[in-house]
Amino acid sequence: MSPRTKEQFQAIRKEKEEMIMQTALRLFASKGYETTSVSVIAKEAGISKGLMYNYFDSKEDLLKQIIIGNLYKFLDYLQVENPQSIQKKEIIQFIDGNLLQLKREPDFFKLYFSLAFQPSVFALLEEEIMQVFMPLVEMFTNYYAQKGDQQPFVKARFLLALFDGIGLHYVMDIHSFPLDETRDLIINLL
Amino acid sequence: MSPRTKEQFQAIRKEKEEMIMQTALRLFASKGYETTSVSVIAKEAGISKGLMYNYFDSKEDLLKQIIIGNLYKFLDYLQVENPQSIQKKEIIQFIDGNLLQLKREPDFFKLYFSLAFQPSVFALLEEEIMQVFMPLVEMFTNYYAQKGDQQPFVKARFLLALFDGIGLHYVMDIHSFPLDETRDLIINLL
Amino acid sequence: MSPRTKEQFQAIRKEKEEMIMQTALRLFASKGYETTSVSVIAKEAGISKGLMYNYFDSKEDLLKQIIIGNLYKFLDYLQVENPQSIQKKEIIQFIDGNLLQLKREPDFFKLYFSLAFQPSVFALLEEEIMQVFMPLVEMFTNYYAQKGDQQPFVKARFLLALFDGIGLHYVMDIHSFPLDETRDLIINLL
Amino acid sequence: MSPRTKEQFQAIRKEKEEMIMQTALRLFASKGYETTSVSVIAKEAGISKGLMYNYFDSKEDLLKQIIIGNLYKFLDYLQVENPQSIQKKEIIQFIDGNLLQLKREPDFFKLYFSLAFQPSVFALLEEEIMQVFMPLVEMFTNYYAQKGDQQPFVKARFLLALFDGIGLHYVMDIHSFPLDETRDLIINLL
DNA sequence: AATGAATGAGTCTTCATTCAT
DNA sequence: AATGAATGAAGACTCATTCAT
Repeated sequence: MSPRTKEQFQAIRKEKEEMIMQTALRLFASKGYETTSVSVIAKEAGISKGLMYNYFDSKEDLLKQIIIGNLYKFLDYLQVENPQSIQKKEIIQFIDGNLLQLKREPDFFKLYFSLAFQPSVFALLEEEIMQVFMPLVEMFTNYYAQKGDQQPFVKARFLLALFDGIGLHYVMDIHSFPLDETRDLIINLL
Repeated sequence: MSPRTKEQFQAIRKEKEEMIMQTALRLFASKGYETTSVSVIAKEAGISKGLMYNYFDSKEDLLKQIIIGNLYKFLDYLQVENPQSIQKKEIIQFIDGNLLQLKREPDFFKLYFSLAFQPSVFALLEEEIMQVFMPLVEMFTNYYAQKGDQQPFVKARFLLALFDGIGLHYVMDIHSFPLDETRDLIINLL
Repeated sequence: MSPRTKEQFQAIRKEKEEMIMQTALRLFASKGYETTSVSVIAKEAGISKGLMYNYFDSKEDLLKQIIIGNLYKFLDYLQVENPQSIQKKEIIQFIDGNLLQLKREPDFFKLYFSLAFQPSVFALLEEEIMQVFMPLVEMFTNYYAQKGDQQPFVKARFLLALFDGIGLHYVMDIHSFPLDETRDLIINLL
Repeated sequence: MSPRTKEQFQAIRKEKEEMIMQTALRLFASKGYETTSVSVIAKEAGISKGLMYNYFDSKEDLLKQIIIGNLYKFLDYLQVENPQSIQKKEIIQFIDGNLLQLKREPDFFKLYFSLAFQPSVFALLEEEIMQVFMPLVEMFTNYYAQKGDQQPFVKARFLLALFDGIGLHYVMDIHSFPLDETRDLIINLL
């Protein structure tokens, strides 16, 4: 057999890295970051503790990679043609996209919330989170401004707070929170 | 000399207990529950580690006492004359009260949110939290029902999710979240 | 009312001392010396921790007082008229006395064994124990010597070991060890 | 370099496990279980505290392993051809074997006795101890029964109590208890 | 004589990380 | 690339003892 090429090695590496991150994500989500040990992650991922440190500098680094790797998915549903003039249907698309995502992968949101709202962890991620959050504030502010709203920034912050509140209540009480019915109430606020 | 009376001992206990809880709340809120050590709490409270255990059975118990002691303040602002027929002004009173509370003790809300997503810890508190949450759902549902709303339960859940979302964004970004201006937007939804 | 006399005070003191010792004895016997805390002893005795130190210098001192106060009961049943020439019936009397004692207060023996055979505790008591044990060895050695036995010392040690073995098995398995039937087997060895 | 093979790892584990158990046994025997700290065990074994927990789940588990690992040696000297008809020479062999064991590893017996009377610890071991003790009672009972003894069970319990008594006195007073001379006195009782 | 708040050294245990192989 | 033995600092918690009252 011919030895594997550099590319093959890199592909394998990438794949294993992904697998470790998936495993860690699941565990962090269900048990919390502080209460999930590196040993357990390694065991669940089917590798040795030592090897984990071949892929990630530290437990903290692993966490950071997970968050950063997933954070921008929030924005994927925001397809804005002209940022200076956002259309209502673009916002609706964004909302529906994220609601869909929320229903598909509640665990990821659970993780996201659980990590973001642990102060010790939040500090690590503040910068990245802001890089996602700020543009959203700006866009919604623009949206309400062009609609002629008197307090577009307030409305924007209000709406984003509402999104998180709904996400929060949904993942905490997945079986009885009326997510679909809630959607129309959000749209009414636009 | 004669020993202190029972009353004297109780006064000492009460005072110190309160002080430890205050200290712990501040630390839990700023550093997180898991990452705040009992040693640090004791040092900040100016007492020995051992004494903490004279007042609280465990670190977990300390947390529980803090949560329980603060949780019912939510309800204190709900002064309902006739539960079967809640008045709008009673709801506004409730909202204003809680916004006040939020501004007064953001630390408690910070702790509350950070805990909500630590599954290991949340389990301890689920019962107490539900005892506060359930009556609120019921009341708001009643309120919207008597207003003739078609989906009173959905509206109630929506409003409570909004409350948490606003609380969340306020405590995470205390200096720039427009809490006061947001208040009117909430009232408009009633 | 006239103030209590010195004698009355001393009587009260003596009584309370005795009560503490009884309480501690019971706890040490059922839970072990190391695993019984001073707090628990005080609580069970109905006094404060501080007061305990008014009566006993330390936990270790309390233990010592208990053991010393009870150790000599073993010898009470040994009524020897002429130590140089012990009679068989005197030995039988001693054995029967101790068997009776064993049946009456198995808890005390349990305690005695449990304390004596914890190495850390044994060291504290070695001297006192030896002061009881040595005379017994001597007497039994004399007894067998005057009976013309070739190895009187060996026989004496053998018999004393047997006593402890029987005591041990009896208190460990109080309901099924055939103590009464065993008595005759001992007598046969004299 | 390639990692060690599974066999190499197992060899390391086996050896170190044994070494820790030996060290702990010695310390437990001389200082008692409760009064021997894990720190001291680790220091004496020349390893870190943490490593101990790589090999044993807890201090309690370490104790259990030691007891279980030694308890069955008692029975090893019982070579019975036909359990229904035990020969005197088989019993003698058993006794001699155990006396040898007693002289070889007095530490284990010391530990065994000291534990037998610590109720908190004894509970952990009761089952295992009974699994060794019960068959012995049965065998000795059978032995005396086939010899035509009127009270074979009493004789059996008497003999086993004697064994423990001798073991006890030997380990407590290792230099002056006449163990070898005692042996013949036991044999006479068969 | 009496109380129990207070201390601090010590206990068992966990865990991220390193390293020889 | 891969292993898991090994470390050591830190964690929660206990408890005999002291002391102001």
